[in-house]
Amino acid sequence: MPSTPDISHVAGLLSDPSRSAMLISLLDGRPQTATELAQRAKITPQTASLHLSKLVSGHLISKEVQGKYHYFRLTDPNVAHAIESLIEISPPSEIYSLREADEDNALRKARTCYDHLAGRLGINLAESIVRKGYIDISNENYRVTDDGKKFFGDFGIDFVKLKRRRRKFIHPCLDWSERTPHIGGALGAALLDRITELGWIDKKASQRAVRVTELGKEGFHNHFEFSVD
Amino acid sequence: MPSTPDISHVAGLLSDPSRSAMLISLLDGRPQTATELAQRAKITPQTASLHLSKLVSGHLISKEVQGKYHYFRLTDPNVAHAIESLIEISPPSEIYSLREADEDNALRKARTCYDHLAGRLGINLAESIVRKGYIDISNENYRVTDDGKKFFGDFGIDFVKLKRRRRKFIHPCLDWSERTPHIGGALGAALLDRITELGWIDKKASQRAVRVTELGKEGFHNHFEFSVD
DNA sequence: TCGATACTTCGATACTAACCGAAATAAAGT
DNA sequence: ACTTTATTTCGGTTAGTATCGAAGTATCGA
Repeated sequence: MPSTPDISHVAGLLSDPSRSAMLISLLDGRPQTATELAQRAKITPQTASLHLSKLVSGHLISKEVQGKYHYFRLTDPNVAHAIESLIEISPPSEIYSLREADEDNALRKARTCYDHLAGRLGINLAESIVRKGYIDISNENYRVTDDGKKFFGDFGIDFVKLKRRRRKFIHPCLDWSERTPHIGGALGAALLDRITELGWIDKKASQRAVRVTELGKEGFHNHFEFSVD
Repeated sequence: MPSTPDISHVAGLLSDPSRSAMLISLLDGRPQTATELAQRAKITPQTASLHLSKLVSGHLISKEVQGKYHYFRLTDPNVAHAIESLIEISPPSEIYSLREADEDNALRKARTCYDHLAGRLGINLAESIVRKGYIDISNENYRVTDDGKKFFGDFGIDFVKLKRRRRKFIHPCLDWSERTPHIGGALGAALLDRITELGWIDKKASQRAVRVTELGKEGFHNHFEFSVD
């Protein structure tokens, strides 16, 4: 008999409405807490906890504990890919037409990394910051170095205010399209804010795409030592 | 409020070991009868009938009755794609016997991914086509170049007929054994058809694995400039 | 130190679904 | 017409699991 891989276990993890709702919520790449996901799935925290532990054992998601908050994310882009391929063969919901389903997909993608930089620019930025030693990625919890604190401070980012936010300070956010981590979390959001404030980028109206200004090209080159193509 | 797609029903259809075994058996694109599938899944015909009817209602497979035989097949390549993507995130199956190890090796070397080539052969083919500049992968929508149009035309692929189909022309399909994309979509299917027609490959016993013939070795070397292992 | 919040574990309930035996239906061969 | 083979339907048993209330652990803020 031929060696048949067993997809039934993984499929079983996806076959519960509560679990699939949580997984689809995680599709945007943003790590989310247990209660956040429980609300999405409209279930109690106890039930969510059970489901999330099952998903972790099945290696579909991974957990990172940050104080009393437990952040969950999809383990890798392959999981996102599998979920998206299941969405494709699932019948579109009754109320909406196929065209509207496409629009929903676009919306979901637009929500991706909605408050920090992704794409080529985000990755260049992340690489530059790591290369210059402002962030230490040697262990799993990324940490801002002393050099980094000085640099970001000079750049106009207020650390004290940032730390006070509940949100996880830095997290590597997987960009499904580029399959490379860039910088999300509070630091990512703060960087985006500051870069916008400096007029380095232009947000195109209601679009995910951003345009780097002439000022920005100069800025990225001078402060982060990479050139924008 | 964004409409959340519901993948749990489809995933539920894939979450039963018997059903997933039958679906994986159908991955090669060959229509199979109910009893044939029952044997694959090691269940009684009654139980298989129940499962198959559920899969039909869920639009994962379609049935065609020919006399007393009921032939089942996957409804479309998207279903095959979803199954492959689940194989990708499933833990590799334990190899029990030597025979199963051989089978596994054969699948990794060369197999069909529903209607196009996958495994190392599929990837070699894809790499060759990209290297020789026949398709342009610089932006997200892969495109056949002018050089490519000429090449594929000379190779015996009718573009006009292909384009008329509604199906996506080139689909980068992720390979579970190599974790690298190969060429799916209408072009991938046409390539497999033509390569089969030319007698470059032989379908093996398990139906999903393929063997490259001597003619094929020569052909891949002359037309695509890679050698088959 | 104390209370509030986030999360997990335990226990009990209720629901779903896979399974096979038995029997019905349908088509093929003789 | 009769037998064999392919498939489906029905009925009853069994096993697995999603769910929540209650209680326990861990962390944060005051």
